Amino acid sequence: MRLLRVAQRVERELGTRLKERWGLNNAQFDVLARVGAAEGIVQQRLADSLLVTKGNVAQLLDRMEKRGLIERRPEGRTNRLYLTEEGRYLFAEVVPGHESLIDERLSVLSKEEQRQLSAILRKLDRSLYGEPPAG
Amino acid sequence: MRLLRVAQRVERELGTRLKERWGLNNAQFDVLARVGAAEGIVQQRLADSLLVTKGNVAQLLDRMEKRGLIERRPEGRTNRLYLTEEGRYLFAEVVPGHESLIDERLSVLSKEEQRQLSAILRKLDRSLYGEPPAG
DNA sequence: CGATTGAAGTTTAGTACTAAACTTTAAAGA
DNA sequence: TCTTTAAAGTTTAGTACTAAACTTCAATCG
Repeated sequence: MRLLRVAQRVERELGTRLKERWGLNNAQFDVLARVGAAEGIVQQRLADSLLVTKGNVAQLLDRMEKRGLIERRPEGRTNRLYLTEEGRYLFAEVVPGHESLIDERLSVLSKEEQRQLSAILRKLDRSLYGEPPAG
Repeated sequence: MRLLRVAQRVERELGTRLKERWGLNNAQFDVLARVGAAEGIVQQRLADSLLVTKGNVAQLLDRMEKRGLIERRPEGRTNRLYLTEEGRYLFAEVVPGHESLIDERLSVLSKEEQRQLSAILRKLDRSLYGEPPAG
C-alpha cells in the first residue's frame, strides 16, 4: 500500500534531518512537540496522543530527562511533564523548521490536491478511529 | 502531520490482525509478500525494496528461516531467497486476506476519492524518490 | 598469479517499541 | 478504618530497526 510507503519515506527523511541538525529522532521530536504544546500533560495522556504505550513513553522520558530536555514533576500518582530551559529552546528552534520542511515536500502538490488530501485523510482518520477493527 | 498518523493507525491495525491470525508481524509480512512475489531475489535487493537496511533483513531472515518460512540458497557471494512449502502456503493464505482488509478500510472513501488519493500519493512518492533531500 | 577493491552478507551496540508483569497510590466500598 | 480496585508509572523480555564494523568472495588490476 502506497500510503505506508510514502509515510515511511517522509518519516525517514524527517528523521535524518532531525538527527543531523538537532540530535533528535522522530520519537523524541514527537515528545518534545507534544509536551511543548501542552505542558503539564501526564505520561499516560502523552502516550495516548502519540499512539504508543506508556512503557515506551517511560523509557523515552528517561533518556530525554537525562539529556536535560524534559522534567517530570510528580503530582499524586501522576507525573506532569514540562520542558526545561534547553527543551524550550529546542522546541522553538525545531518545530518551525520541521513544519517548513513538510510544506516544502507538499509543495509538489497543487492547492487543490493539498485540500483533497487533507479531506481524504481526515475521513480515513475518523473512520479508523471511530470503528474499532471489525474482526 | 495527519499522513503519518493515519499510516501509523493502519499499520497498527494490520499488524494486530496479522499477529492474531497468522503469527506474523508487519516486517515479516513484508518479507513474505516480497519474496513470494519475486522468488530468487537477493538479500540486498530485498532490503532496497522494503526501504530497510541489509542488516535488518539479515536478522529478519534468520528468524523466518528458523520458523521454516524462507530458504536462503547461497550462490556466489549472494543469497537467493525462496519460500519453503510452509511459506508458500502462508503466502497464499495471507496476502489476499490482507488486501481485502485494506479494501474494507478504504471503502469509506468514494471511488472518486480513492482515485484522487492514489494519484496524489503517486505524485508524492515520485517526488520523494526523485529529489534527494535538498539540504 | 597475487593484491586490491568493492559488493553482499553478518554481527554488534544502541534506540524504539510492545506486551505483560510488577509497584505505587488514590479512591471507593465493606 | 481497612480492604479492594484500578489507574499511572516502571521494569523486563523480546522483536525491529539503524549505523557501523567486520567477513567473505568475485572481479579487476599490477
